Amino acid sequence: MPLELRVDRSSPVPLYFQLSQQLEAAIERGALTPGSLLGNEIELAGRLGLSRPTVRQAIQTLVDKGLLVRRRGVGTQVVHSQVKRPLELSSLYDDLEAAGQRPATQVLVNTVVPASAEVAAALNVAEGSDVHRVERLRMAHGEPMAHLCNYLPPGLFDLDTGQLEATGLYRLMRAAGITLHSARQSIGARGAAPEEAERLAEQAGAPLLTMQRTTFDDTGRAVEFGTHTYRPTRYSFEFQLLVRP
Amino acid sequence: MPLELRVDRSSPVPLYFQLSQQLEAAIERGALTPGSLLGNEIELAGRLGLSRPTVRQAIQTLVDKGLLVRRRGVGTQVVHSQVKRPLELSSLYDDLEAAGQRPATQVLVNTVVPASAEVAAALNVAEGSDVHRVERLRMAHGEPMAHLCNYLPPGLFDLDTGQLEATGLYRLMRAAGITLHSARQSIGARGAAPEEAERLAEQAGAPLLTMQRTTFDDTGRAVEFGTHTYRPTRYSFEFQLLVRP
DNA sequence: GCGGTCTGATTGTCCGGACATACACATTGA
DNA sequence: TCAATGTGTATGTCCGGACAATCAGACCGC
Repeated sequence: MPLELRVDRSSPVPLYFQLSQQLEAAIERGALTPGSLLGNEIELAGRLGLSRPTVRQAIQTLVDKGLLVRRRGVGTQVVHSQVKRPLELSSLYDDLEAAGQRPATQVLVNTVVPASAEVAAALNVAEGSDVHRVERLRMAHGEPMAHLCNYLPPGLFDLDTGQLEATGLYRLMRAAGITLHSARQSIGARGAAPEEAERLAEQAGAPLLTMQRTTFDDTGRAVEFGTHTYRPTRYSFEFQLLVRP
Repeated sequence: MPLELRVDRSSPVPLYFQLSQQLEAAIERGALTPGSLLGNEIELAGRLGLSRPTVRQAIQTLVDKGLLVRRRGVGTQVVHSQVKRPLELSSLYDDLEAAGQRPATQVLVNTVVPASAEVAAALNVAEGSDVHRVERLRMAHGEPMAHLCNYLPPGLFDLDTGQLEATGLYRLMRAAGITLHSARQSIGARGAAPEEAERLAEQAGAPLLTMQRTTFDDTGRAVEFGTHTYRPTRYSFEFQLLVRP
């Protein structure tokens, strides 16, 4: 029983996308077991009434995701288990929500300030020009988890304090029509300064996890620069790195 | 002067790859300035004597890398500066070498042990079955930088202590014909236990950066599981995350 | 002046075909 | 027995064409 696949030619969603989604779903639910061959592309195309390039395009996206492996002369097979879907550019808010933690946010600062040299360099704006500054305390279960300090270029969208407390920065950006593309991150650790310690209900000198991040949209524009500190007993970074071929 | 591009049809390297490399080089050296249009695909194909699908394939790889942006009805333009090339799955050894630090490695342990439950789960082998265990101390400028404890499934390749001291684990894997695909990482921080502190020439309770990683090859097989601790004053993680569309 | 509409340009999707290349396996030869 | 050779099969590369969807800007009517 060679797996039921169908495409809807009247749908506006591209055929290759329909196919790749169905294949991904089949893998996800175990209908395609790890190691099993997918059947050759020509036959698959014929069965679906598609052309080979279209089938190849569908397969390629899953290969990029690491769900399939192609081997010349052998065929395309489902990857040998393990590898889960690569994590997206993580949003602390989404992470917490996914973990069922019901995050709460307290906006400490939401204002416009002149850009320091560091911020100006990160956002690629003139030093001293206006940038938004947002400082937040993120909590879960009533306990502080992280201190987030972000800078954004002006005119991107309006930063409403109420919205900032209700959701995450990334969601607001996406809602404003910004397509996030990538982020450059730096993760380190250091002992908490007295001021930091108090904010996060830790002792001075306690280990803190630090993250600096610049996020870019799909035009290569820097849309956010942030310096974050996390309580390592409450949070750690989980993500998946892909090797670029 | 619309940029000099040429492909060599007698070369065994694929045409789309030749083209994408030339375009990338042109962007890298500034011959294609950020924001500039690339010229439409049909005309470009005609100028190079290639077909449009081939040109598209070349462009697509650069779009995936974040160097180009396509906009329907407008054209393809070079991304608006900033975004550098995404970092590869980082190898501490390569990182250090790239930074001109001339890393040194001291192999503390190189043996075969029965897999603990945690290791067995990570490597997807039976609990209690044989796995390699490698423990290393990595130093730069005579100072310890990180303590690396790795587990590898048996029979992958032979772990020579001498080679382990001369280069990094990833390089050995690649040399053994293993194609790395992705890695799942978890980065956190904690205070150093007395034993750890002594190993890394830190004080007990000093902040340490910790990383756990499972690396997969292109068939989805787990090829390495490691628990590392770093001195945060000497090292931090830098990488680029891509948003999966 | 202002807003909607038409038009041209460009990428997005899809097709059908052709040949090259690499791998697994069976066959053959020493 | 073992290595070299052949063979089939699958993916890899490339072509030429067709039509659709979308964007920017010019055009037109109010």
